[in-house]
Amino acid sequence: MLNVKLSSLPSIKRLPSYLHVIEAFQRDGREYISGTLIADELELESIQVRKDLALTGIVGRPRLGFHVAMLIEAINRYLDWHNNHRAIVVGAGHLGTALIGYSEFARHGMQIVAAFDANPSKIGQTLMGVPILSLLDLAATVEQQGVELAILTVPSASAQELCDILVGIGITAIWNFTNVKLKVPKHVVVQKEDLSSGYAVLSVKMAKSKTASRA
Amino acid sequence: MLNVKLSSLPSIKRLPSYLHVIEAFQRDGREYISGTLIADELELESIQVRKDLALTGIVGRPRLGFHVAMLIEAINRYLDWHNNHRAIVVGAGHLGTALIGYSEFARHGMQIVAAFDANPSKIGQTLMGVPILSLLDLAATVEQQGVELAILTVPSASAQELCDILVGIGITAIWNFTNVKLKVPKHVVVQKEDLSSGYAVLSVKMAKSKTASRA
DNA sequence: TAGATTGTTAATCGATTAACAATC
DNA sequence: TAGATTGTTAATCGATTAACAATC
Repeated sequence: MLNVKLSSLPSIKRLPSYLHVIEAFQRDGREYISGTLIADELELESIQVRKDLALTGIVGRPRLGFHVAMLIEAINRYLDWHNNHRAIVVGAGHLGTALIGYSEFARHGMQIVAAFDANPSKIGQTLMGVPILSLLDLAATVEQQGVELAILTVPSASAQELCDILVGIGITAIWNFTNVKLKVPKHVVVQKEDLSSGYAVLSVKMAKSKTASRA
Repeated sequence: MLNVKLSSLPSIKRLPSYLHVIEAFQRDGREYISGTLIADELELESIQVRKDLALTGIVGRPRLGFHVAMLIEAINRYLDWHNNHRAIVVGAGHLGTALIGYSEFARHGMQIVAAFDANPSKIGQTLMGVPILSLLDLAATVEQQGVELAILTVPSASAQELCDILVGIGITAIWNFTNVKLKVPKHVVVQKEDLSSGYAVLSVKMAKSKTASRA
């Protein structure tokens, strides 16, 4: 995985939730929003919100806050969500199908051009307009459509094998939804989405909350 | 959301990936595994792995490493993954269905007893043996089956409304897969699984990798 | 024994939070 | 104007990393 230093991973992770709040404000027709307000909405500290927003280069106005439209623009630009990324889904199971259906991603530059599956009975069908193709068409699709991102939603057992194929045909970014630590060359970006991590945190929180309420 | 101090969230999040590596070792019939080895496998620093494992109370043996079976046991105990948690899935769409199918969770104490959906045509069907019920059956199911956890995979627009219902019928833990910040009483644990965060990080990484390779 | 690995204590690093002047 | 909010600089906190003695 490429090892470029990212300025503050935690901050980047919080920006989408800010965007969500700000967009709700925009729908309400508000022109300005303050960091304090965003913080209250998300149960964060206002200083944290201000620091995070400063990353995007936005400049606010004392007393008023930030111009809503400009702030949305600044966050999207910082996250590179205003540019289009062509993507494929590899593994057209339920998770892959769910991701294809997320308008959230589509609205922020992720354009899924095709899904791929090993199951012959799925091939030829479409999921919300996205065709399911055979793995034999992988290389041609990636080349012809200029695909840069592969979303990997296959069973763990086939994850590394498919990863190798993807890297071999020129994919440079993989969103990995399997629990396998993928081995890739240095120039390939891998983002692992780890649901087990979330379950671990949830489980520990639940256990602590039980002992706390017993006390 | 209940605010119990958790010792080192980042460490807790890493433990499942360690478990994954260690279990692969166990399948290979190995009796001991060193922190160094786990670290190499996951491209982490061995000192970090050792520190994280120390949380679980496991004691290793110099030169040999950690006893595989004991280590698995220690991690599962620390994460409270050896205890059973009855759960329901609220929103039987593709994401909910995908989660029901994750044997990973089932193997670690999460027992999904039912799914719920507002769509009448889905009600009465089963997903991998899990029945899809009407929301009218929510309260009775939670009470009769001793459900503690609700996995929320509904459209964002209905998230808060369903959350309120869930809290009202005694649910004390919610795994929130929507992008809505849920408002809950203090005694309720909420774990938000934020795919947009992941997409933000991925997008920024991809952008940086492009500028880096141009340089 | 020699050498790899653990576990502990200390040092470093980075993120969060606090304080406050500047602004409108 | 008074007061809320920004943006900057400094302080604190917590997590990661380093160093190294103890161990088998």
